Amino acid sequence: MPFKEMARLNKLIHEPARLAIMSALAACTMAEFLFLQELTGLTKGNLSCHLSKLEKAGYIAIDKKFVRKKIPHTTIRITPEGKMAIEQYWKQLDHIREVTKQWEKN
Amino acid sequence: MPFKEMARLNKLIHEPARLAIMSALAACTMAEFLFLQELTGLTKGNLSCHLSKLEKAGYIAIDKKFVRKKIPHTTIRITPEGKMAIEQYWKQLDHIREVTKQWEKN
DNA sequence: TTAAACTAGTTTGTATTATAAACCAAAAGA
DNA sequence: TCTTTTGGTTTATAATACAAACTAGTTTAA
Repeated sequence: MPFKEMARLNKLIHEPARLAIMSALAACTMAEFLFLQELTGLTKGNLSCHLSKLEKAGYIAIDKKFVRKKIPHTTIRITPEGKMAIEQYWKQLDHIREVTKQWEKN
Repeated sequence: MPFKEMARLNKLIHEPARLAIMSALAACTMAEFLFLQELTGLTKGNLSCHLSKLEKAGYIAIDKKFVRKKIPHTTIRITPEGKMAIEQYWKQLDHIREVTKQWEKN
């Protein structure tokens, strides 16, 4: 029965904003804060919060530099664990959908 | 750019527990409360809350009967709007993933 | 026959969370 | 010099998921 599995998807990745962030990073490998904001359409505050959660989970690494020692410049890259996590997420979702289709046929 | 769209998925359906409920109902057309609970593995309270939200949105219809005028017996069925909503959801998700793949190739 | 336990749920409370508003330090512009 | 802009972070709020507690009735057991 696929529905229990569905009800217990990795919520850290499943949440739409973070799914967008992780998908973008899976494609880019790394991106700057403002670029990521543009890609996802999130507000800065919102993006910042979601990034913190993803970092805490070890899915991304955040690198803060200061251009000419002054202007903050934040680069985000996906970690191997993050890459695995999102690949696993899609795989699981596809699997669940496949099983659901089978289940429908009885 | 697919990521904005991803960050704005229909959250009412996207939420894992409700995605499970809607998927099960899409397959069954109708189901009893306890059967749905078994399928999804949710607690009664939790299931009850999610069902209320889905009903409020017009995605499901809840029918409460009393067996021999005594024992409550709740049947839930998916409405045409609900059916459309979940089909639309999967379609949109597939589309987003497809565009993401294209986007990766540049 | 009356208390205990079960059935089929609903309501209430709590803890988490997503989100935006307010904030900050530095730099650039007027 | 004062204001605005840049690149974010922190704080506050509003929504939400979730489970614990409850309800109203029924069956079982003593």
